[in-house]
Amino acid sequence: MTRQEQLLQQLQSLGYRLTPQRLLVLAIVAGGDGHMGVDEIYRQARAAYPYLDLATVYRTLRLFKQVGVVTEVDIDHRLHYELTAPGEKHHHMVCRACHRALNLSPHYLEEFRDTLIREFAFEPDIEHFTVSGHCRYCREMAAAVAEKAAAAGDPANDA
Amino acid sequence: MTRQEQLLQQLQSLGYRLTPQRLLVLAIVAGGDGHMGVDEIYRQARAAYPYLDLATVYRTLRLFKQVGVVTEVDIDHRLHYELTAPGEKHHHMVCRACHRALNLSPHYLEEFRDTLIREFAFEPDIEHFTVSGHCRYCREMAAAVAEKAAAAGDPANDA
DNA sequence: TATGTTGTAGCAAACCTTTGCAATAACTGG
DNA sequence: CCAGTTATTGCAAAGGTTTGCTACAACATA
Repeated sequence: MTRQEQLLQQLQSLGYRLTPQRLLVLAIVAGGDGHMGVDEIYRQARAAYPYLDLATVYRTLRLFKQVGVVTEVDIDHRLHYELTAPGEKHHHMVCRACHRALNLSPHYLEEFRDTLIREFAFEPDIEHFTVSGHCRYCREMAAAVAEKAAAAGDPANDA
Repeated sequence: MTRQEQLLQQLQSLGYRLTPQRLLVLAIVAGGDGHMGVDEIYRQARAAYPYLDLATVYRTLRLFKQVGVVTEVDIDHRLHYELTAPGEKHHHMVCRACHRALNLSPHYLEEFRDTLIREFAFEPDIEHFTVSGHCRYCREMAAAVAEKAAAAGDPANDA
């Protein structure tokens, strides 16, 4: 039994129905390399099944996320999804400049989490976590550009 | 010179123009107690100046954020803003259940930030930072509810 | 104060995402 | 294998937010 079949059975055993649309979306996300934007998933899905509606894609992905099949990643205010890799859980560092997403081991967050619980009785949602920032490759470029295009000297770029 | 006047002059010295709309939005955000939703800001602004457009409010707040006058807080996928309190910088812990926002001292993030820079040369954006989670008051309720309404036993709540 | 320059407001339409609804299809039991 | 139940789809519309465009208004200069 493949991993996909496992996941599908998991869905079914939770009372959800197995529909062609769900199979399709799962296959696409599973086939992708890393996180995929909703639009890309939708485009690929439509190629195989043109009647598919965008709303169904969103709902399907939300369902998959809810049952843990996929992980949601917010990249630049857009939703992206990737297959949840069991035993290889990780968080993301998303570069604000190039939008590349780097993986981050949970280890780095555990201490932070423990502190929040201990000090504030606040239980942070860090089953998955995304930090935005500047990656190694974009930092020096950003530094160079910063001098000329400092927000201060380049006002009112409305669009 | 009041704090508001200071901020306005700061805007002006950066090359931005002082418009009634901007004065109005600033006054409202400054007058509010803590973070305010865009809709609330808009409602109050319209009361004083009915021609004001929502897009202008969004653009104004984005500008204020860009120059550091206000801080943006994402609460349940909606944008909220509060006056940036210089010298009292803080992050937010937003409760996923009651949507209350608790302040978090920057101190708790510095170590995390240093680690990311040291280990990955990744510079996280933590000038302002929001963690979602469950606050002290909602945790026990959530725990009680969890048994009956576990996602697994309550499938397909579409809406 | 008059005049030119250009940043900004308002409007409408677009964007991404979610939701209400009625028709349909997946599962269940017989 | 058929009928009943109800989760799920597609569609259309709404939600919050952003954006293109043009007329306008804020600032500067004389």
